[in-house]
Amino acid sequence: MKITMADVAAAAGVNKATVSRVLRGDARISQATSEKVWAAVKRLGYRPDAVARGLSSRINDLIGVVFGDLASPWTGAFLSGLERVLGRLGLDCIVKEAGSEVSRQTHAIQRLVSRRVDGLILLDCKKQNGADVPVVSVGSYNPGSTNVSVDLEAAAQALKALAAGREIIYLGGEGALFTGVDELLGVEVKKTRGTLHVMDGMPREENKTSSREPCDDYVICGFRKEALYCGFWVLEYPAFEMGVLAARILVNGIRGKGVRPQDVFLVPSLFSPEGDLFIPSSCGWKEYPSTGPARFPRGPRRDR
Amino acid sequence: MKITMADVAAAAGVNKATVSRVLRGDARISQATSEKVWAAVKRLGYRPDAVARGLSSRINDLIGVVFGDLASPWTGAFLSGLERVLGRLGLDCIVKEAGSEVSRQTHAIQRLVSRRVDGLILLDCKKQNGADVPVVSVGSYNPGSTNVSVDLEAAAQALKALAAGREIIYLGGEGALFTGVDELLGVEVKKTRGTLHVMDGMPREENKTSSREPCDDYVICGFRKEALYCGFWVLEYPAFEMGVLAARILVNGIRGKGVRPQDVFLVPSLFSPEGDLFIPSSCGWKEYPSTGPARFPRGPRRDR
DNA sequence: TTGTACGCGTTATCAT
DNA sequence: ATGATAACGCGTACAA
Repeated sequence: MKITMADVAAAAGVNKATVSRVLRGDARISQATSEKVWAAVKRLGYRPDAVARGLSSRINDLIGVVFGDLASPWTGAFLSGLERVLGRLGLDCIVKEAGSEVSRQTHAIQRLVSRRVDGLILLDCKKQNGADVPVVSVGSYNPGSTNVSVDLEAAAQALKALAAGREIIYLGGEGALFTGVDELLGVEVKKTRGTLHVMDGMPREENKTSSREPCDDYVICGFRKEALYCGFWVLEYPAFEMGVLAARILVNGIRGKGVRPQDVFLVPSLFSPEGDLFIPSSCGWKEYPSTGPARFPRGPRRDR
Repeated sequence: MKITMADVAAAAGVNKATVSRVLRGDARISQATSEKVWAAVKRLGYRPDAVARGLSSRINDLIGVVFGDLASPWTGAFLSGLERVLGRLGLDCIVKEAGSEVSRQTHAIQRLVSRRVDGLILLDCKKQNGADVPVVSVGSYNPGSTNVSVDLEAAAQALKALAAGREIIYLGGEGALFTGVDELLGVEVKKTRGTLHVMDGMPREENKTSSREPCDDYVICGFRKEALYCGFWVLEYPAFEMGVLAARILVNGIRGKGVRPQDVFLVPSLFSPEGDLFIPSSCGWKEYPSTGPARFPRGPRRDR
C-alpha cells in the first residue's frame, strides 16, 4: 500500500493542503506544524508522487531529448553534460531516437509533448511547429529556435594553422562530426612540404587505399580519449560542452518565459599526439613543427 | 486551450468513457460510434495526456535508466539498442547519471520511482532494496536482480586463440571495458614469437613508454568504428546488443509479473585490422597468421 | 453497447 | 496560518 499525502495529513493531524505547503517550503507556515508534518513524513516514509504533482501543477520538471542517431560515440558525453546541469536543477530528461525521417521525428516529439515535457532538445532533427514548448536545436540548424553548434570556422582556422601551408585533404565518411568544414578548408593551398589528412567519420572504401606522400600528418575528428592509441592529432568534438550549454539555454527558456537566447557556437580543441592543446598564436598560418614521435604505439610494427 | 477527452466526447455526442474505450481499442464498441469518435479526434486534433493516463491507470509506459557514468563511448550504442526495443513497444525511457557514490544512486533511483517508472535498468550501480519495480542490472553484478554482462571467458578464449601461444600483456586503464578479463588471460603463457598487447581504456602513463618487442600485435578494446584508423585488432564491446537484451528482459519482467529471467552473458566479437570477424575454429590455441598490413594508415609516417 | 460516477495524488483557490 | 474543496485529465467498476 502506498503512502499518500492524505496519510501524512492524518498522521500529523492536519489538512492535506497543509502538508503540501510544508513540503513545498511555503513561508507562511508555523514552526510547530512544520515539524509535526516532517516527523510524520519521515515516520511513514512518504515519497511525493511526481505524476500526480505534474497533473495538478502542469510542471513536470521534465525535458525531452530527441536524437536523430543515438549510436554516435559522443552521445554519452553530450548526455553527461546535459545531466550535469539538469541534475542540479532537479530536472529529468527522457531520451528518444527518431532516425532521419521527419515523420518519425514528428511522432517522437508529439509523444514527448503528450508527456508534458517542459522543453525539448533536438539533435539533428527538424523542428516541428506544433510543439509550443521551448526548443533548443543541436547540430542541424533550425531557424526559429535557439541553436547550439560547433564553430566550423574556428575548426578550419585551427586546422589551417596546423597545416602551416601544407595541402589539406579532408576525408569525410559516415558519421562525420565536422560536416561542412571542408568547404572552409580548401581555399588557400600552398602545397609545400606535403599534406595534412583530416579524417572525419568512418573511412570510406576509396580512402582506405589512398596513397600518401611523405611528410604526411593526420588529424582525426572525434575524441581524444579514443584516439590516443593512434598517435594522430585529434580535433575534439565538444560534446560535453554542447550538452551543458543546451541544457542551460533550454532551462533559461523554460524559466524565463519569452526570452529567446542567442544561437551559440562552440570552438573545438585541437590536440597533438602527445596530448597537448594546440593553440595557434596568430589567426593566419604559421610554421608549426611536424609531429614528433608519439609516446604510444601507433600500430603493429612489422619492420625488423 | 487544451483539447481534452471531454471536448472530443462533446463533439462526437458521446460520453467521455466511450471516447476512452475507443481510443484504447475496446472490442465491444459499435462501428458507428467508433468512427464518430475518431472523426472528432482528428477534427479537434486531440492528443491524449500521458500524465493523466499514468495517474489514473498506474501504467506509465516509462522505464528509468541509471548510469554510473554516462560519458563512456558506448553509452550511445547501448541506448540505441534500448530504444530500438522500447520504441516498438511504446515505452519511453528517462536517463540519469548517478556517479559511483551509493547515496547518489539511491537518490536517482528514488526519484525515478516517484515518477512511477514501470521498471529500472541499472548500469554499474548498486541495486536498492526499496524499489519494488523490476530491475535489470548491466555491468556490475547485482545478486537478486537479472544481470546482463559481457562473457569475459569467451573474450579471453578469443584473445588466447588469437595469441596462438604468444605472451599476452593486458594494459587496462581508466574506463576499461573488459575489467577482469586479465585474470582469465595470464594462465597459459608459452612466450613464443613475441607478445600480444591488449589495450583496454585510457592508456596509463607508465604504459605509454612501455618498450615493445618485435612481432608484436595489438588489440584495442572498444568499437570497430572508432578503432579503424589504428590498424589494430578490436575486441568489440557489445553495447548495442546489451541495450536490446536489457530492454527485452526488463519488459518481460514488467509484462509477465513474477517471472525472473535468467542472467545473460554476451559474447564480444574480435575483428582483424582488415575488419574481418575472427572466429577461432577450436576452443584451444591454434596458429593464427600475424596481422597483415592494414588497409588504412596506422599513423604518421616519418621515415624516408 | 454505452452512460454514470468515482478514484488516482497533488496543487490551487477560496474561505476562515 | 490553516482547512475545505474544486480542479487536473483519464481509466474503470458498476449500472443501465
